[in-house]
Amino acid sequence: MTPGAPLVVRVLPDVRGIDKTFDYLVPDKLRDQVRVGDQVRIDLHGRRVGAWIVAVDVEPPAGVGLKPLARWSSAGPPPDVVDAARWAAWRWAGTPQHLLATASPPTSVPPLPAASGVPASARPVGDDGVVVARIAPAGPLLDEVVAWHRGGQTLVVAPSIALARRLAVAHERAGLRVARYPRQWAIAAAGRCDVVVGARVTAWAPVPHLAAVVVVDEHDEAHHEERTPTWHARDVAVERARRAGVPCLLTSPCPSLEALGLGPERSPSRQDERAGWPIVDVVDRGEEDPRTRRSLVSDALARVLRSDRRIVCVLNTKGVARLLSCATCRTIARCERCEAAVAQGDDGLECARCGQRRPVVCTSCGASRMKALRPGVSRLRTELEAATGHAVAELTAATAHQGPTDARVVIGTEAALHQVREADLVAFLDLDAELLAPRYRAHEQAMGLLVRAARLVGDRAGGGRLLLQTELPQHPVVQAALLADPARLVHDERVRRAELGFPPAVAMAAVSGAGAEAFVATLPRPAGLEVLGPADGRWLVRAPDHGVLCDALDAAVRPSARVRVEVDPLRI
DNA sequence: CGGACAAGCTGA
DNA sequence: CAGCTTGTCCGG
Repeated sequence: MTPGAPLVVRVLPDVRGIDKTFDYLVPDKLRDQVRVGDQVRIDLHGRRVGAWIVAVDVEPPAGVGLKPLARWSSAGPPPDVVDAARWAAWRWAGTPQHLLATASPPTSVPPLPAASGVPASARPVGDDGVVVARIAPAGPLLDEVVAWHRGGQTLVVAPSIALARRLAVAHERAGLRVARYPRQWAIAAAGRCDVVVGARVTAWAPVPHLAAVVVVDEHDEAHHEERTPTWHARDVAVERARRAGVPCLLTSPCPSLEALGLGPERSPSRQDERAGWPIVDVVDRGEEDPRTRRSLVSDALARVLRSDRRIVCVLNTKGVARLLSCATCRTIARCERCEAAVAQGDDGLECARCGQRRPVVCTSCGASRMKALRPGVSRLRTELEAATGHAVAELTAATAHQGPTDARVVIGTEAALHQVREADLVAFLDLDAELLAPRYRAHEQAMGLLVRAARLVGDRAGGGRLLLQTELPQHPVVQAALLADPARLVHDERVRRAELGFPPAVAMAAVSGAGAEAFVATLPRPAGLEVLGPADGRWLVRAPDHGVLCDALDAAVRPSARVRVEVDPLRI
């Protein structure tokens, strides 16, 4: 910058629908303060709006009168994060504003002193780049993550705040200074810590002396942002490591195919991995007496329920029942408006499709007693109370912010696995519902649930147990848990994904919303790009890789009607 | 996005 | 032709 000459910055307004940058004059008193990423207020077209500085000391276009910045509001993401946000906007078909907002401090941060200290020289590890470490659910996760620190600053991304907290404590015990993200945004940005730890958004943390990156439990879907742009913390973290030229560790008890495609896998010994899993009991419902098989409480489960162990029963069906028949005439209960099967909740029957409600009455014969063909958590609670003779607590997503329960036995949807702190045994009442779920990631998702349960009960030496009720005892997911060997899932799953054309063999995006049809119509069709659908008002765009996919999505015209573009959808 | 302004529609 | 809606353009 020339001393004395007016200083001009380029800014990106934080306004939906504006993807242009504008140039502004920097008032003299801010001259020494403006940095790329800082948040400012500008007067734009008669209104005052927020904006990020994306370039400093630019040559403004000729012939436009420049206005001064109205105000400086906060330090913001450093230049490397601003670049990463631009890349992520392309990669997940979103706006850079969205991602810059994610990367900005939660509250205003005063100007940062120029980054102090010597940038860390990343000590080369044997194999720079990405390493995927398979670590059993009760394996030495904290030690391995702490050991990954190699001077400078390490960025550690966890799937939950609870795990982030444990990682922070582990690093502190090792004598390292920890910044908890996003609360200690300013400490991370100033480089005044050795480790920056937090949940998903930590992938966007400012880390001036970045020397290593870790993504913990990379398979966990909590790393995936559900709102568009649907960025994935693993992919953002890997990209940041790549751009900084620093090593990146991805840990998981059951690495995703996506992770395994990024770098070499480091496996524990068979013996160590086995030791880090609980004992798994498989209850083969197919072998059972057809009379007891009708109930979701098998003899084996009834036996452990009578013990004094703390038990979590998992059933991914809410309410009383999802499918019912009349106890008198056996007619399946359907919605009188749209014919879909109705579910029974706490207050009568409700159609899952159109929302129509009615009391528990058979439309065919008028009887008011129903039989649960596909029982839910509420119904099972009654059954379990009968089996145990004690109160059984019911946990679902709706009970998430209530305090912990003191019931010895709880029943819930998978949300229960997040809410219970400790248990001796987790029983999956209907694992087949997960194994056979009509989603392309069903196997990985089922494995993820088993891993979560395994964490909860602890290793076999400590008495941790899983009980899996299934009619598919030979299913690869069941076998992987039983043998404590998730690696055996990988090969067949990779082949299946390639054959069926699902990620990571291809890159995919789901396009929905009122403007989806118009959007898809303007999508360029380079070789290899396919559009499937619509099915349920949603189109699937498939391409050989993200380069082809994201360039096409970027070139398509956004109509005025709403369009939701979900790149890398997990639940299709 | 939201304000400015132009073009199009309606009613007396 | 005032008064209103709808569409398009543009911001430094």
